[in-house]
Amino acid sequence: MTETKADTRPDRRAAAFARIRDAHQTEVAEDYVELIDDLIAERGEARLVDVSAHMGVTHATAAKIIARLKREGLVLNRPYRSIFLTEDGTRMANMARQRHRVVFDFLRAIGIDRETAEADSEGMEHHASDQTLAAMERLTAEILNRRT
Amino acid sequence: MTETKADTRPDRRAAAFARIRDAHQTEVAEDYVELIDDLIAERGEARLVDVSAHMGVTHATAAKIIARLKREGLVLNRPYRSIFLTEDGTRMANMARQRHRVVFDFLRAIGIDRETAEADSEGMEHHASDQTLAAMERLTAEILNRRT
DNA sequence: AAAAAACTTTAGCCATGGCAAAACCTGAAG
DNA sequence: CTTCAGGTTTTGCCATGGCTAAAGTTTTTT
Ligand SMILES: [Mn+2]
Ligand SMILES: [Mn+2]
Ligand SMILES: [Mn+2]
Ligand SMILES: [Mn+2]
Repeated sequence: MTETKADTRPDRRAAAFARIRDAHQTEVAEDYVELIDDLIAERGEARLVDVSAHMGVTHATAAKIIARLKREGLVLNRPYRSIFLTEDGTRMANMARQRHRVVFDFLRAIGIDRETAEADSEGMEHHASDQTLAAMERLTAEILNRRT
Repeated sequence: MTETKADTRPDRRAAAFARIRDAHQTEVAEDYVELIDDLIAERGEARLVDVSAHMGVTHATAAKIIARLKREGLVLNRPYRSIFLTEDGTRMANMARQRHRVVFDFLRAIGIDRETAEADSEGMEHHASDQTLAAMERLTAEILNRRT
């Protein structure tokens, strides 16, 4: 006995992968609410057709995803009308946008071109911990300052 | 007429999202072949039971994924025997490992702690373009040098 | 007010990656 | 040479996010 629970180490790696599967769960939601929020800001309302165009999927796919978001309390919408965010949805959109910006600005600061930075940040944003985001912010400021 | 193809811009964003959906397609394959390669190096063979433990999923899930990889020509295995990589699988493992290292080393260089760097790099590696990887390598070297 | 266009909903299909449970081999111990 | 413990395979189930195609509404044009 005592045993030190010898082999109960599911491996540190397993934990990392679990986190990633988790991130993938929320990733789609984050990108959609962020886009919906943008559309509302830019053109007053978010229509399904615009959401699907911006995400690059068919309207059927977007509809299904929005149904999920509604079920999860992130968006609201009445049939055939445009899409709104709940409080929770708005909160998520703002957090997502901020993280997105941090990563994007960082990539730009280290010399990545606009297009590539847009593509890379869209994916990386969901996998950067708070610690990493903070480091990126610090570095971005540092680099921009050095260019007096 | 002429029309400037006014609204045919599916939006640059759509392209970024398409790339991410693409990355998610290959992501699982990359992580599995990398792990299988590691296991073979470390302990001579890769058993299903170890793969599933390290990935933190049930053996049933791992079996299904390995079946997919086999179908796609990345791994080989005879029933009830251990798992091998094909040439293609080995190639993919090596490229994945290298990208992984670049991202991990970079995170460590900017001061992220080991555990967090492991978790973050496991996700970010799949979304960093060659351009970004190059910049990370450059920055890593620079930072390490400055610490004369 | 009718007709046409545009948009949304719904249905049905597929692939992937989760899980639990059962059936099936293999290799060590006995 | 049996037994049985530990791996492996297989079977079903579920959720998500893709797609096409068909139906239903709303909005715009004529
Ligand atoms: Mn985003
Ligand atoms: Mn994103
Ligand atoms: Mn990896
Ligand atoms: Mn990974």
